Amino acid sequence: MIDFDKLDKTIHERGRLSIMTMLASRGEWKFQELRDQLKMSDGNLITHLRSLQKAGYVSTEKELKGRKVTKYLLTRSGKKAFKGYLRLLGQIVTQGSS
Amino acid sequence: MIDFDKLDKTIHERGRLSIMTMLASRGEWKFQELRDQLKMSDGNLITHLRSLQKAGYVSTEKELKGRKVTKYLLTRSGKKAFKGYLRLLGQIVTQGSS
DNA sequence: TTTATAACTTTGTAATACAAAGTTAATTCA
DNA sequence: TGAATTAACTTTGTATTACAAAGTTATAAA
Repeated sequence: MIDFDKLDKTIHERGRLSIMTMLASRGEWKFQELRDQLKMSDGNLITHLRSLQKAGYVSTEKELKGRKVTKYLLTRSGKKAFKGYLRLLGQIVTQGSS
Repeated sequence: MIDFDKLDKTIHERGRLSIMTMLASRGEWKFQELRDQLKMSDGNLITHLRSLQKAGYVSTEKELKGRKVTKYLLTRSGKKAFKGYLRLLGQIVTQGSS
């Protein structure tokens, strides 16, 4: 029996899941890139990024030169949490395909 | 790029995902069994079941003899929707593990 | 005929997703 | 130098919804 209590709600929400998937697939993404790729409003995107940061899953880097640009990336803990989340998804997929 | 818009919100919510996974793994479940296994309150469980029914994913069977017992099962459309949902989860898992 | 049980319904609350509009600080252009 | 533009926010408001708790109904056992 899969333990659904362990399904990380912070990651599971659709918007944040899409963000996490992008960040996991490539080192860093600019705010702008995430917004355009995921077609989210500024407000919605920043809110999701904030809750991921609050959970310790995401950190930022600011460029010191040129226009104001913020890049987002997974923390070590974010990578770990996502890995665990994917493990659970894997279980669901496996069970569902048997 | 995974199309997160296609992620079925009716199924994706944790409580309903756990219900769908159970129904997919075995033909039918009594209300009581679902409630006990998933440790949900009556109200919460019935609400989720209702929205799955409303989406056409779940149907019921009542026993005609003995105590009032309701069994829940996936409809054809529910099986199909869940299969599609799992396909998307599979994509996420695959992309995340590469 | 009382008690217990299963499956609900109702009600209320707290959380939260999301959009829209406004703000700030820096940067480029006239 | 000053105006316009841009990126990344913040704020505000709305609508949805997850969930628990308590109440209801119908049947069955005692």
